[in-house]
Amino acid sequence: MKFFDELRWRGLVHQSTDPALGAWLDRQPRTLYAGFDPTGDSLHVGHLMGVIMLRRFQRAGHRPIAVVGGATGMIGDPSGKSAERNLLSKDQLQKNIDCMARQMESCVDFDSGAGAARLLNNFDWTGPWSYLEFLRDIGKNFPVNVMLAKDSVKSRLGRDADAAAQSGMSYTEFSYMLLQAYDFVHLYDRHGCELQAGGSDQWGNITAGIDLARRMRGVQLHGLTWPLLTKSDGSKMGKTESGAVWLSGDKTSPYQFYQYWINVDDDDAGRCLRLLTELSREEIESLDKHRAIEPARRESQRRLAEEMTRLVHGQTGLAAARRATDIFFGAEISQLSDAELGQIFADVPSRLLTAAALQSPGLPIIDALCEAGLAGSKGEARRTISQGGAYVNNRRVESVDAALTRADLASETVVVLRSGKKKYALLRFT
RNA sequence: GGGGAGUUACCGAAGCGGUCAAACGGGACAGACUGUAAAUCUGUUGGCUUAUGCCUUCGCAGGUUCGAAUCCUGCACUCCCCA
Repeated sequence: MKFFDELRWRGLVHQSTDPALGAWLDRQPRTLYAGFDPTGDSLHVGHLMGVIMLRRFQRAGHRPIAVVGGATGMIGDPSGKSAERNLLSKDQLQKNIDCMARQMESCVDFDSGAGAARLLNNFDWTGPWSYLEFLRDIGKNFPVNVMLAKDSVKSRLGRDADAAAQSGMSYTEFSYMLLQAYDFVHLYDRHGCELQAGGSDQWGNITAGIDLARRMRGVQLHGLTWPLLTKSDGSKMGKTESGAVWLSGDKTSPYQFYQYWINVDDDDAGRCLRLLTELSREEIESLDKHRAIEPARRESQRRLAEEMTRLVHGQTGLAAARRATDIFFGAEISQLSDAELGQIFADVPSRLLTAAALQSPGLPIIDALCEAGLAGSKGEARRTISQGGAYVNNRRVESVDAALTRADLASETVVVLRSGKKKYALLRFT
């Protein structure tokens, strides 16, 4: 299958400027770019589509440029936003950009030779402009009626029938599209970039860039958008009760990341496999078939979680996530090291006690559960145990009178307690 | 300003002198089942050295009584109706 046909098959092409884009891409290696908003100090699942898209193009022999919006991030893109954005400080932006760049390196190759990707910061070419020069050279090319017709502007000005949420917008945000449009022209001039890709909410900004290039340089550039990554119920992918799913292992551990994908709804699994993984068409269609027949095996989710975790956290991250999964879901814990346990239970609360507590007759299990915060009172601890809901190192506690001793240590200093199916706590004895 | 109703455990809501640690429903927690889903079913749901035991709790403070969530007085707050 040709590269662009594959993108289509995967559902990655939402809109494109030219029906013959496929042939144009086949003819020779092209340079393309996608932009990333440095709003946080880590990428999250919402950014993943863009990063993976660049990766796909790179693997197909094209040359991707990742542009982080050091300049545009200072303004705030109104696209897809219902309210005026808070502006970030320059220092914060720089920090965010550094962190995001590091994460992209696991997906896109920035190093090797001719096909190496580039990472650019649009502040470098936007910063030096003076306001007057920018208005004369760039602003002159933008008819206001065209700007007003963009969805991102229209929806905020609420001229539409249902003016429920007309929050208005500042002149600053209104000007945003000029900056992004100029990015495209600059990248064409300096790097021969002829294609801009982005999420479907970027269409207006992309076409603004294409228009500007035609006026200023007389060239026809190209645009491509991918669909927003949403769930079958319409909500955004990548959100949990506790917030966004981050690519940074510090914010979202590999285990949590893996679990997010494992828990994707059956209805969303097929789309995720297509949009986000590099599995072949045969493989994905075979997974579809199995999912229809035996949804309970959740092979699709397993494959999805593996692919995504390996991509973001590497082979070792995936191994750690799998090991943690085994243990979290009941494998008996023994003969591990403190270091291993610490990694697996990184997100679990722990409590420090003195080793003397383990001397015979030992620490009553009831007290241990209270200390660990798994029970609010001794009565509650007693209840949990008698109902069979208490576990030491994933082995069910049989008796209310049980006590912890040295023999219960799962590693050098740690005992793993659990109440119910998934609620864990650690006790460290030092 | 006048009249009325109310304040009970995590929430809603019964109880109106002893049998009340307080019905019932929801939630929560545990167990079974299951696909790490949904639904369902079972159990638990003030604390304590588990005890036919003690302690603390029915807006707050006093009082009546052998005995009060229940009766009386005062205070605080909430709601409704009339001006």
